[in-house]
Order: sequence, then C-alpha cells, then structure tokens
Amino acid sequence: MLLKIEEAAHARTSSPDETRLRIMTAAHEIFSRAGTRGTTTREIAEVAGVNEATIFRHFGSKTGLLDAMREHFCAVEQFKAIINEATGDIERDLKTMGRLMLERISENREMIVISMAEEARDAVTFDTTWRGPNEILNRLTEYLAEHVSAGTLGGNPRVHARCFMGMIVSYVIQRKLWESYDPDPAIVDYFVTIFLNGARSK
Amino acid sequence: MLLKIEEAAHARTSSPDETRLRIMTAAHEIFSRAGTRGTTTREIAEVAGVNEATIFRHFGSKTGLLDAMREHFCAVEQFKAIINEATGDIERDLKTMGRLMLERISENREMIVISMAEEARDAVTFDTTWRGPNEILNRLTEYLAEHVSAGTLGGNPRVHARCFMGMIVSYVIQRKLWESYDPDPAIVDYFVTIFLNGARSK
DNA sequence: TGGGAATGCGTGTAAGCACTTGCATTCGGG
DNA sequence: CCCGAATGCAAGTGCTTACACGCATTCCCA
Repeated sequence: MLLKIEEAAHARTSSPDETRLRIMTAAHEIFSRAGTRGTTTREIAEVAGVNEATIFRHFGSKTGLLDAMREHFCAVEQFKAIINEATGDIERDLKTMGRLMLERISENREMIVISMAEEARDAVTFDTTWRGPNEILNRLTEYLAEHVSAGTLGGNPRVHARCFMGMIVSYVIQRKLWESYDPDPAIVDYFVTIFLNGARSK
Repeated sequence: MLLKIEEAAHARTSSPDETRLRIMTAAHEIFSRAGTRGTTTREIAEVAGVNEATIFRHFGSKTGLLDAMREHFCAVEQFKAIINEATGDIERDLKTMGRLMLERISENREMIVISMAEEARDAVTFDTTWRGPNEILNRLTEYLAEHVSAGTLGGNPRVHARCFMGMIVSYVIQRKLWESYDPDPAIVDYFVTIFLNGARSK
C-alpha cells in the first residue's frame, strides 16, 4: 500500500474511567432530552463515541447505566452546601439561597421533570432524583423555623419553605412558558420580596 | 352441542361513539401512568375492553389516538370559566380562583407532567397541554393588572401572576413531596395570604 | 328481512431494541 | 518486548410493538 491511513486508535485513547464518564455524560444528555424509554443504547454509544458493547461491558445493563448516572449527577452534597451560607439578614439570606437553588434546580431540571413523569413506574429513580431538592427543603425549613421563633416571621415554617421553593421550582419547570428560556437570577429578588412583604401595596 | 355458551356479543353493545370514548378514556388513564412511550396499544385495548384492531380502525395510528385524546381532555373552555368569577374583593377572588385552579391543574397533572418530560420531542403535545393553564395565566394577569392600576397592588402583574400560579402548580406537581397526596384546598388560603401580605410579621 | 356498518379474532409482518458473543486490534506496564 | 486489559467490530438472538389483513359475527335500519 502506498497510503497508510491513520485511523483513530481502536483500543485506547483514554482510560477506562474516562470512557465510563463519557458514557454517563452522553446518557445524561440524551436521557434528558428523550426520557428513559426514548433513549436507546445505540444512540448513547454514538454520542459517547464508543461502541455499544462497551456500554454493557461497563454497566451490565441499561438500567445499571441509569443508576450509575443518577448516582453521579444528583450529588446530594451539591445541595447541602447551599444552606450554610446564612448570615441572619433574612432578606439577604433568602436571596443568595434562592439564587443557588435556582442554579442547582436548573442544572437538574431535565432529570427532575423526567423523574416526575416516570414516578409511577420507577420509584427508585424518583427517590434519588428528589433527594437533593428535599434536602434543601429541610434545611430551608429549619432556617425559617429559627426566624419564626425569633419573631421575624409568622406562620408555619414548613409551608413557608414549600411556598418559597415552589416559586423557584415552578419557574424552572415551566421555563418555556416564561418569556425567557435561560433562568434569570434577578427573578429571585422578586420572589423574595413577594414572599416577605406580599404584593399588596402598603 | 349440548351446551350453548352465551358469549359477550361480538359486534355491538354500544355505539361507535361510545367505543371511541372508551378507547380515549382508557388511553388517557394508561398514558397518564406510563407516558407516551410506555403505553402500548394492546394495553389500551385491554383496558378499553376492545379489540386492538378497533383502535386503528378508529384513529388510524397511535399518534392519531393521542391527538384525539388530547383534543378531548384538554378542553380550554374548562379553564376560561375560572376567571369570570371575580367580585373585586381581591382576597376573596384569589381564594376562589386559586381553588378552581388547584382543581383543574390536579385533574390534568399527569398530562402536564408528561408533556413537560416530552416537550423536546413533541412540540404539539406541549402546546395543547399548556394552552389551558396559559389561558388562566393570561386572565389572571389581566385581573391583577386592574388591581395594580387601581393601586391595590404594586409591581408587575405578569410576574405576580406567575408567582401565584407557580405556588399552586408546584404544589400539585410535587405532590409526592408534600405530606398529603390529595390536593388540599385549604392550602390555597395560605398561598393567598403569603402572596398578598408576605410572611414577615408586622 | 336482508344488507351494510361496526367489531371481534387470529395471524402475520417488519421494525426497533436490549443484550450477547467471538474475534481482531491496540496500548500501557512489567 | 510481550502479556493482558480495554475496546472496536460485526453478526446475531430473542423479545416487544405498531400496524395490516381477512374472515366471522352481530346488530341496526331501511
């Protein structure tokens, strides 16, 4: 042969761990777009730039892949850090916490939405997906409870927390119905104002 | 034969229209549980008490069935009636409107959730599903805009509407994370109070 | 009373999908 | 320099699923 074609190396251009990660990342992307059932292993393999068989060699089954993926992307620790930022100034605190919540929830939006849609079929998915947001909610409840004790706030801290977080969640979830697609951190200030002072003019 | 077995009549125990409706109702139920992809025509046929072929004779394809189903169940008119209840007393109005919204959104929860999960794949589903809630939102915005003009409220009526409706939507959507499964109308009063007066104690 | 519309029933088909298997290839580490 | 782990590759298996077709059956209506 005159021409030696230098093809992409067959076996190793990266470590097994990197391959693993590439697969999970691709799965996360497609899974986010198409849901569990809409995602095929072939498509994942293509996007990951990996042979389909490799997926099964790494994760055993599609379910195994999804489990590993959730474990990897729904890191609860992500969420826990959020509440440790408290200063005592409730307005300021809620604004920073709200912004962080907005970020984290936006990142996980697709998986959250899909876990809701599939909750009936797959209880485990549901639990892992919501563990993070649930953690936030508990911390937020504790935080608000302190302010209720201190007299800064009235009412039920648990329901308060739901209300506040509900605004943010539904903002992210229904993003297509809002004018803008990308989450706008400024909206959080608005939410905080409403939450603390209400819409009624004084 | 000694024994004549009286089987269920093969052809007609009801009108074609009733058959159509039975199919759509069954589809709605299963679709709500399992999503588009998770729903099989065979299962629909079983639940509807109808032969699988009948589905295709009526609707042509699975997609055709789903379209017809959405058209049937996402009646926008349902939603439009809601806002016509206004009296002028904003607190009272929001409470009645909120309760109605809670009902309607709860009824359509499964389809809403699924349309969110599948939005990327199926834009038409998305539009039809959200047409109703969107309608509510517009009416609510108009209503709040009047109160802003009148000076009862401050701020941006559109964002106000989002906030208020957001609380209700996220309450329904995340029902599994709340203590109670069944939508509790009393929660609406709480939402209204927060929305109007805020959580801060005076 | 007879014909046509609606449906049941079973069988069939083609495609898609998760998952397997056997073999060839490449690369890094001892 | 060579062995073994990691991967590519191709073909294949078995299952599910949407959808088609032909024929038998039943009912309503003219």
